[in-house]
Amino acid sequence: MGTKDRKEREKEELRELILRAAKDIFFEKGYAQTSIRNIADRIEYSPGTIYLHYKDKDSIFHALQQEGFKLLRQQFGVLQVVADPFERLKAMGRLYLKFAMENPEYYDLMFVIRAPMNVLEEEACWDEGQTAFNVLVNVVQECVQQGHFKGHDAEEMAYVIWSTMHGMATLSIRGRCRVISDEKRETIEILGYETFVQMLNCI
Amino acid sequence: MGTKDRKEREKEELRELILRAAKDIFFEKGYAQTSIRNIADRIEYSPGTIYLHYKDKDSIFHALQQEGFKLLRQQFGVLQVVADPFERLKAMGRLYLKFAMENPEYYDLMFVIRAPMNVLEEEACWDEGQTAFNVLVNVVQECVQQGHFKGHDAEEMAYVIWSTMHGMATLSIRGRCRVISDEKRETIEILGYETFVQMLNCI
DNA sequence: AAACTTAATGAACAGTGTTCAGTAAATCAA
DNA sequence: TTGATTTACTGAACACTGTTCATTAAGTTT
Repeated sequence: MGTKDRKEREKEELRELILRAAKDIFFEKGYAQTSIRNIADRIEYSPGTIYLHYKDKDSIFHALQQEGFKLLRQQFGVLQVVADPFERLKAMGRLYLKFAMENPEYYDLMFVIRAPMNVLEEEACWDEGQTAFNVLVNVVQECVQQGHFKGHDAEEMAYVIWSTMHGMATLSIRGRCRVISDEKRETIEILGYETFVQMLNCI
Repeated sequence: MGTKDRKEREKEELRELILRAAKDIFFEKGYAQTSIRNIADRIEYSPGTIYLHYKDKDSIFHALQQEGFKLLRQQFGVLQVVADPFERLKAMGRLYLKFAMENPEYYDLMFVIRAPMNVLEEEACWDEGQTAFNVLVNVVQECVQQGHFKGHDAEEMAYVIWSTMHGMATLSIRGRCRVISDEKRETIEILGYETFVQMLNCI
């Protein structure tokens, strides 16, 4: 009989319900306001129930982090059609920045906030991040094979590129871009990105 | 009579005592563990007393943030002896990274954590950050006058440079550098910095 | 000595993450 | 169908958190 199956399905549904509520509150009111009690209230369960489906608060945010990586992967997927590796690399940078600006909460969870990283054991750590970085390294490697970045190691180049994109993203997300003059502030990420691409072009 | 003077001195001393305790706990056990009660316990005062000297928890961290900027300013001070602006710019980058790696807690407070920024009113916001960025823009401007970064706006260049350094710093501080291969991880910031300087050189 | 000022307290409030004994419903075995 | 067992869920309790405020005690002034 399918009782067990139904039970497992219901269990999975509640797990998903918790995650949706957590995401909604997190996106609406921020990390601090996303408490176990607030999540429980919203789905009309008691706080204790949350712990039947998630080890602790951190692991809820870890699940949301993975959701963020899934979304980023999906968006990166369309870049497969770009044949030229350097063009693909540039499109990746643009898309990465776009993702960060449009999904600052996800970005924060994926690349800034410490909480979802506490969940990771010493062994299997941050697989999603590793995979994403590998994709970047591979593209850079292809660029190298086509004659770009002469005399530079692919992983090193990938790291510098990632750092610059990540720096722009986090300065913006964490409110440190007030230092930019008014007329440029709105578009500084795009301007900065273009400048950086020019630097990549001439190396 | 100097009673009033003494009183004010004592008041200032307690303010300083609170800040020292807050800094120690923050550096030892991190942001989450730095509670008002823990601070009060350490200096053997009641929690209420803290609020006679600081508006709230955020403003304690704001005071620590300013301390961080003071330290960074001091370290940057020695670079005044470097006459050539491009050499000074490169030294600034090195020093900025060194500061971030040696004082990750201060760096976090200055450039990542949101809390000390909540204190800022809409008007006078993040003066220390603004001043620091201006210093960078000025050095870049000098470089431009010497023929560097042809056709590029100084503020834009400064932003890209800052983003890259900030990106490297935060990836490291927030534990996102596990993706780098073992043999490079230890020195990736230096390797990355050198690669970036080469990019600056050929633009 | 009395009046006033100031500094410090610590209990109280409303919140937090997390645990766990207890309950009630659903399922299984006889 | 009844009794035993498993399962899902509850909500009170614990030890915390930031913050406020009436009360107390000490110091200063008149």
